[in-house]
Amino acid sequence: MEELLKKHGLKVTTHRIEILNIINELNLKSTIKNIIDKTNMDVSTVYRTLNTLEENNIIDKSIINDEVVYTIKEEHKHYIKCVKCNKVTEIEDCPFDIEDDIEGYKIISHSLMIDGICNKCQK
Amino acid sequence: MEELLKKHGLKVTTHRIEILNIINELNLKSTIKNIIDKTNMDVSTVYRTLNTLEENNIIDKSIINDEVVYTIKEEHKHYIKCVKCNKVTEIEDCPFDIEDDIEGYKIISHSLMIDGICNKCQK
DNA sequence: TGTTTGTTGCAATAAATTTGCATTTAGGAG
DNA sequence: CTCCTAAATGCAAATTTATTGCAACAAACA
Repeated sequence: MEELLKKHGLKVTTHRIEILNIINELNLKSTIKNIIDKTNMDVSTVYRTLNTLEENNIIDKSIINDEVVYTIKEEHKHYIKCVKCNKVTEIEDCPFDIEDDIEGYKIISHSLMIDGICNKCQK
Repeated sequence: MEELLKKHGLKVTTHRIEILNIINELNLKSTIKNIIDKTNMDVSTVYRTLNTLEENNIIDKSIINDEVVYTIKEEHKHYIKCVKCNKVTEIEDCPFDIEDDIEGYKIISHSLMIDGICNKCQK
């Protein structure tokens, strides 16, 4: 985590490391609420830290199961979600047919959320 | 829009139709703020209506440019966003290699957000 | 039309997020 | 290692967003 911060030219503070660790640990459950619950730092610091990390492209903000969730922006990851039971699974192989560019854009990264019905719920 | 509501077994009210039309019109700019600005109905009604529409799978909630945005859940659409100027463009051809199922899930739909650098910003 | 059930406005609450400022800390210079 | 400066943090307060209860109202259907 320290490296991650340095790489992006941010000061390495205990709070930033702590938040990154929490996000890493909570994984897909990294809502603001859960992050705040996990730490002792001031609420405003949590907000400010998350904003800073997001502005510097270290973390990503997205919506999973109707909640805003933060994730560490590593290699791209994709998820599939069951519309019945709301279970979310990470997908191993990227089903995205990567091209060099689309609509004139040079592609950097992408995120994907797939809706489906899981094994259990199909029965 | 009326059909859309009926299809999902919801009562057809003027407000629901109005909100759907606004979302359709604002397109990728359908933040709560913008929706509220566009209408005269009470704020609480806007929230309640959006929740109802979302619960009934008529609209989708996602994050675009760091803001929560509502979109009508039609045929799937994909967007690419320039990380420099934040321009968002709709992608014509779906680059998603659809398979019948992934990880045991039966696929229903998917959404995709791609980051890239647009034409202009590449210069 | 009349009836029933779900929707809406309004006002009040509650929850989430931001801000200003004093204090502390990280990280480079000496 | 110590000092210095800019940036990060805590705290309290303000602001913004979102939710709730209840009475009035509108949609659906006989």
